[in-house]
Amino acid sequence: MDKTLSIIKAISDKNRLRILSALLFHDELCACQITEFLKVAGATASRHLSQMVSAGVLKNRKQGRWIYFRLNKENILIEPLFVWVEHHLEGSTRVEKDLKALKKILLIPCEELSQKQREGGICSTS
Amino acid sequence: MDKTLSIIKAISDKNRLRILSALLFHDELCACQITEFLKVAGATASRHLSQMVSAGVLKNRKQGRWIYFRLNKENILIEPLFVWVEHHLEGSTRVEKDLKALKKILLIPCEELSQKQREGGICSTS
DNA sequence: TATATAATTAGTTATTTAGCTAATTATATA
DNA sequence: TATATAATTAGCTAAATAACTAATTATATA
Repeated sequence: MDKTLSIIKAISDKNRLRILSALLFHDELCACQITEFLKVAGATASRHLSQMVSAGVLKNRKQGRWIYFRLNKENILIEPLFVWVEHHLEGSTRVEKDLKALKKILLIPCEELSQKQREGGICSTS
Repeated sequence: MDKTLSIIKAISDKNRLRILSALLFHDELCACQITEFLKVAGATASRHLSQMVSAGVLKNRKQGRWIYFRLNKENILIEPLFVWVEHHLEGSTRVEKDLKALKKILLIPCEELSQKQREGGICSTS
């Protein structure tokens, strides 16, 4: 039951659910991109991401200086949960808003994004 | 997203997940029976139950002095989540333990159970 | 109608969790 | 090899949550 609980807890927070929903539409996102669209401190995003990875909800891979995260769809015990969330979030204005923001963020190279975050603290694209 | 979140939060606590798993195996359980197998104060069980009802995870009905709870399987947006939880909890020793305890509890009439709870505070059947 | 009582709600306390900044770690490149 | 830097971890604070007891509500029956 503890494992089941850790998976549920990994998606029972608003920001973590936003991460999951973003990754339903974008195969892979870098930590700095996730930090940017959540509009939280990098450390905060990192903690959410690591909780989701520990629970087996996300996988990550390192490429150069950046770490990319994606849904752990290979885990067939978890995958149906993604399907449920996707169906259940259908039409959510919050998701639409996030996707729109992400669209803009993805146009910015990670180098630039990270620099902006370093300099300006939490930054907004709106 | 708030609605989705409230459903996930309704099952993201150990005791609430135990309630859900018990109701996967028992069509209906009375508040006093749930209080008994969780081994918490009646008020605590009641709060968990009302949160689950608010989220649409459970339904309840009143019969005499007792209130019975069951999974809200008619909600086809939520039902697949029950299926996922059931699969994912397969083989859980916690669930087996709970079901064993419930078996004993269900032999006791609610009148007797409630009386015991009134008198002895939190009571154990082990 | 009055009493007993199952369940809920109110009010409080302790624990957990999410957020921040600062310090650390690990990696790419000058 | 030294420096820069993306991400994580540590340490802290504020907010949210779960637990308890006590008070209240609503219903069945004497």
